[in-house]
Amino acid sequence: MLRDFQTVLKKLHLKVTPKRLAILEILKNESVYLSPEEVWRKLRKQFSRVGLPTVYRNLEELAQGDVISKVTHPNRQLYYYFCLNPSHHHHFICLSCRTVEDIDFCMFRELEKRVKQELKGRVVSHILQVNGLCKKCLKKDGESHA
Amino acid sequence: MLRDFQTVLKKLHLKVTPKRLAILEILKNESVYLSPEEVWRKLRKQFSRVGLPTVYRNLEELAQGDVISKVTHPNRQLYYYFCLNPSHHHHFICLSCRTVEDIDFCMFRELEKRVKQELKGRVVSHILQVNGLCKKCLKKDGESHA
DNA sequence: TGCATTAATAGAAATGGTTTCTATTTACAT
DNA sequence: ATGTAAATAGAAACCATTTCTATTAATGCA
Ligand SMILES: [Zn+2]
Ligand SMILES: [Zn+2]
Ligand SMILES: [Zn+2]
Ligand SMILES: [Zn+2]
Repeated sequence: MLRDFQTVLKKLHLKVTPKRLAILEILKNESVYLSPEEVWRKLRKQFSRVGLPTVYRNLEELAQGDVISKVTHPNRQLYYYFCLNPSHHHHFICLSCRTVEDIDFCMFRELEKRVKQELKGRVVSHILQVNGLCKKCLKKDGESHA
Repeated sequence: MLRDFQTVLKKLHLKVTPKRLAILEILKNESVYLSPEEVWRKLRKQFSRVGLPTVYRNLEELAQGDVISKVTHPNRQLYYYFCLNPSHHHHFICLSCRTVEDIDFCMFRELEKRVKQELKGRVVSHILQVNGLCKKCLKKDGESHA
């Protein structure tokens, strides 16, 4: 697995630094999306000296390289998530517990085709994200009202 | 048209103030999305005293009330757009000239159904937006390279 | 293995879009 | 007209994110 990350980083022409690998490990071991500061707090448990700007920079680089994915949160702050699913897909994110679940169903290909045909524009990127409350949080909420 | 905005505001239990109406007029007369500060600059042409926080507050209230729509921009800053299309739809936004075009084709209903069935979660909101370069900007770009 | 090159980093500082706060004014129901 | 609750101006604060610079570390090659 370490080898895998190294390969990925090299493909992106990013140097394989201990902190870069640690950031990836932190995200990989989380089932929820994290803010840069949260990643930083976890990182500080392993490194005595580590700057918050380093975390911001690394997260952005890794997101640019499609190694991790960025969450589009209603509060407009930055959150990142490591997703094992290598194919194009989108996410259902829980606004309460931050769980991320894959939406393998992507109807974007058809949409993109129509945008190109009907609007004659060039598609640079698209955002499709479903925000809500996950199964577990719904259950929790139900109990508290019981 | 003035009457229309008044009705809309009253339904939302928002008082009909001159500045609120002016903000709506400004957005309605624009074919591109605007930042709060840009709305403010235009507003200052009509009112000698007007605060930027007023603009922020009004835009947010109007967006909450579905009178205007918020743009999810890659730079994570706030932009708003007044859309005449009353039915549920999404937008193609030009990252260059800020033009907004409707995508009447919404395949969200099916997606939502699947999210509910397969993930057993509650959908609170969804974001679907296509970012790119519009027909006009593509043409402009092509000419500059010619 | 040593060296040159270039990227990565720490830490401090700045940034600036956005929000908060409070006194004052305004809309509007009665 | 009058009372009340909402809306506002202006100043100030906020704080997540970015910039800056000197230092350190990774990497490719001799
Ligand atoms: Zn949840
Ligand atoms: Zn995923
Ligand atoms: Zn354009
Ligand atoms: Zn529209």
